[in-house]
Amino acid sequence: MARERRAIRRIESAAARQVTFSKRRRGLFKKAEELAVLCDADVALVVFSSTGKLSQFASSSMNEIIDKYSTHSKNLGKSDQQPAIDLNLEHCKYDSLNEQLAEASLGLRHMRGEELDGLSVGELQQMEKNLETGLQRVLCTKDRQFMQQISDLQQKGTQLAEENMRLKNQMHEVPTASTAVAEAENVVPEDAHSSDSVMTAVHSGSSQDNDDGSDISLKLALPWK
Amino acid sequence: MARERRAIRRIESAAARQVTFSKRRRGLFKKAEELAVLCDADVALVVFSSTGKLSQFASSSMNEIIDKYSTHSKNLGKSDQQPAIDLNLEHCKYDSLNEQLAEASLGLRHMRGEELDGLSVGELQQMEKNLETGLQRVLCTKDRQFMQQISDLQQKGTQLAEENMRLKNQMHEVPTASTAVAEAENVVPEDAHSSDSVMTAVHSGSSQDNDDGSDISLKLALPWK
DNA sequence: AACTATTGATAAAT
DNA sequence: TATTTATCAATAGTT
Repeated sequence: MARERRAIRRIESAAARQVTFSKRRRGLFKKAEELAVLCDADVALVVFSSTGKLSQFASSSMNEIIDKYSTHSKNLGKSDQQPAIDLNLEHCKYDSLNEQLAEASLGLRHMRGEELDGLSVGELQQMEKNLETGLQRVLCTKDRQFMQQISDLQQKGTQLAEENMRLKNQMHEVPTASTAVAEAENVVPEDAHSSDSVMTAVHSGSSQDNDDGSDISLKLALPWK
Repeated sequence: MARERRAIRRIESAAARQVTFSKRRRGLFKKAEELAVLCDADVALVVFSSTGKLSQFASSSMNEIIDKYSTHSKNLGKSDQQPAIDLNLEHCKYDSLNEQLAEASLGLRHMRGEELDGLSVGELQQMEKNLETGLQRVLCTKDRQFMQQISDLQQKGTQLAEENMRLKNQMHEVPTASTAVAEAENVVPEDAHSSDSVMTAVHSGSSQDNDDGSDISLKLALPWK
């Protein structure tokens, strides 16, 4: 019924199939309703698109007609009276969810630069703006986190330096070196275990501070706070 | 669709109703099948005539479609054997859908630079990379569309320039000035209507050139190349 | 049911 | 997706 006759076989192009589906589905539902009204018939029509989306029409209640059909066909009857309403509500929610998901997915693909060909220049400009905004915010957040880490490390460094100072002073007060070393060997393992994460952070952040003989006091100072 | 339009109301004459029912029912079933075949849809159609006679069509199996419908609508008891399983499946699908949607939405918000605070530096770097890729692709697509538009305009411009050349030649061949002007006034508006966008572009691009008698050809010729 | 004059549906283009 | 247009298909009334 159109510019050209179309053979009745599956339309290969997904886009064309979708367009034809929309048009013909509308037509089919209209005709179904007209038949029901004109001829006082009870009509039920259920259509699942190739993407699984449901459309339905029923001149009375879908469940009623399905019941009638089942009974008529031979089958055991059912007992439902009014699940139809709930069904429709549920169905709407489900469909809506599906639509939302499809939309969100497409949005994400667009943001990743995929499937852009159908978009207008205006839409592309909007996306460009959004992407630039997003990128700026990501960069800002990243910078902020880097700066936070640096700040944390600096703070810890300061504390360690102070601790070192204290220890150095203590060492000066105790002339015997062997005693100091013995004490240090007892203390280190305990603290290292009780603050593992701090050790890790400090380590990756500043693994290149290897000093001279103040080695011991450094190791001692590392774990705390 | 016929000698006269018929209002969509119940046909009072039982005989006429029966005739119309036969005709339209055939048409409806045909359309239902065509939709199923053309668009790879799953279609079920059940019709009870006003006399209680059943007709049915199903692109696959009627029971299968009814089941699918019931499941899709997440119904309670049907004639099914193990509705519990279907329900659970539906429930899982529903939940999964919700999860997917939540994930996609969060992804989109992240891409827009929102709710980034919980992310690690590594995640931020990945997002930065994605955003840069997406932005580049959007820019490329936009440029491509711009270039396409420019190319189209240039092509139209060339055509118009050729038309101008022809008109000029015609004017030279007709010594009488009044005749030449009359011809130009007849021809130009026609082209202006047949390519509205081009005219607009031309206008904004070169509104300040006001010449002598060669006015017309100049205005048309200027913008391109 | 078969026949047409008409209206309706829709494929393709926009 | 919505409109528009050119065609083909469905069908109302008639025979």
